[in-house]
Amino acid sequence: MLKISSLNVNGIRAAHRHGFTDWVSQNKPDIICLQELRALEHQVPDPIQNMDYHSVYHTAEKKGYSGVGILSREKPIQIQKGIGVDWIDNEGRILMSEFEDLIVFSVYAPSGTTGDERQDLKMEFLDHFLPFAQKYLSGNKPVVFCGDYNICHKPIDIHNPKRNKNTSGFLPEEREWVTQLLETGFEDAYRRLHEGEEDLYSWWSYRAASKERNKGWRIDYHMTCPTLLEAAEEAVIEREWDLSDHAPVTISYSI
Amino acid sequence: MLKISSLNVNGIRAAHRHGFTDWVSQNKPDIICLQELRALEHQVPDPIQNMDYHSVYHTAEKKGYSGVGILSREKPIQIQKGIGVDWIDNEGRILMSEFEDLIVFSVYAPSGTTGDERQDLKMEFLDHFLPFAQKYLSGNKPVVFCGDYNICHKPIDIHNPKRNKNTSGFLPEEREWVTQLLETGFEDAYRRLHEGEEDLYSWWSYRAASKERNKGWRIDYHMTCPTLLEAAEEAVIEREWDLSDHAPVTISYSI
DNA sequence: CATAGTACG
DNA sequence: CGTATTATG
Repeated sequence: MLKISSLNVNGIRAAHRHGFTDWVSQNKPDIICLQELRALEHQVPDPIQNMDYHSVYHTAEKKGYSGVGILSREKPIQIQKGIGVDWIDNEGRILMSEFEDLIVFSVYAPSGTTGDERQDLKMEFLDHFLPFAQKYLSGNKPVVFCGDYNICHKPIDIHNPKRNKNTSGFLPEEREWVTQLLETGFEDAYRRLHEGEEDLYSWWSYRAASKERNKGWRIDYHMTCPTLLEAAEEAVIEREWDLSDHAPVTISYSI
Repeated sequence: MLKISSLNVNGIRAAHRHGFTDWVSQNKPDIICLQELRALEHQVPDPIQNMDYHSVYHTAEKKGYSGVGILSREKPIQIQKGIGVDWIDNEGRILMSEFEDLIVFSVYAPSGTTGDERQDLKMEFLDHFLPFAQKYLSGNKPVVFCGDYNICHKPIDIHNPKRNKNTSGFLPEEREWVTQLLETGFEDAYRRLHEGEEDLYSWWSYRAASKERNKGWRIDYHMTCPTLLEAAEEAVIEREWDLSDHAPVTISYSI
């Protein structure tokens, strides 16, 4: 059994203050994909660095901004930072760890909520990401792209689909992109294990007590190859932990 | 009996969180001279604005920076913001409230701790301040210049005079300036009521638990005319309140 | 609302 | 150490 968690920490230092190491020691995931570290590698709190995990980070050039990481009990046999597109790689958004019989990515798609310019870059990111990810589907190792895609796919994935139909994160072209990703062969593993179930979200605004009222969005995914979907046995969103504005999305795979 | 308090609040909003209105209602000063408001007038918390005091503020152009105020039970018959020197007035450092038989100033001298440039401006401020204040000594109303002068006068006023003899706030030329102010006729009323008493400070660094170890500086003064010194009956530094890194300096005058 | 950054003290 | 700012989400 291999347990993989994905979590946008909204600042690894803040998540540490909120009990990140407690969560790790109580849940013992084999692999943890982190997004939005908002720290340089040397700023990651020591107690996290001293956990019994191998850690790989791909941080942004800009201090306190973006950045992804992968923690794993096993040491990766290979890692890859970025995808060869300068502005994306400078923002620390895509990181791979390859293991003996599994490839894991931590992905942090840009937010488009701050304006048109960033929304355009978000779409550009998605356009780069799709063919990049596709290549790994035809490889001979199971692959999963875990992360914060900053997109809700379907109305069921957002608490107020009507009000948000023109909001970045639920725009038709963004939702269509997720559909394309699935049509190329990826699987939204969490949804596939919870078909039709409502009120399942992975992010809640800090404002207006959104989390306690469960007014959230499901924007964090395990996008798996078909093989891994078959191996997926249990998928949970760990809403009971308040480590950041996101909840960990954890799936156990029988490999 | 007229009770006048002087307090550097290090942010009126922060002081409010730390119990400013409790302090006011328990002590009921007639006049409160405030320094380092670090807020525009409309940002002063409502509970402070709604106290039974008249308030006058002279804020800095730069947001979140400097600024002085005077709260008084009586309504001032006249007020004066600044002293006619642009850079000083833009920084919100000197404010007057005139009453029937008293003139009160709230003064916030620049800090010189951030470097030579600001230290030079501090000395320039002091050079402007001295003749400005002097004029009021020859007037026919009692006058007091309350505030944070950012200078310790004598070794007795600082916990470690030797180590700080080259530190801004205890430099020979700054201490000499205070001596001159006193020689022109002003009185350091708090000291005059506590001659020779040691370990009396009004400011403690937030660092290194300075306050609980009483490693402080006395840099907040009531600089009074001789008439007011004679009227001064009780002078206290209210160290038991933790409203900011300074303690209120409160003197009761029998006028 | 919250986490970063930086300026200032 | 602590209170502000501003950028970002």
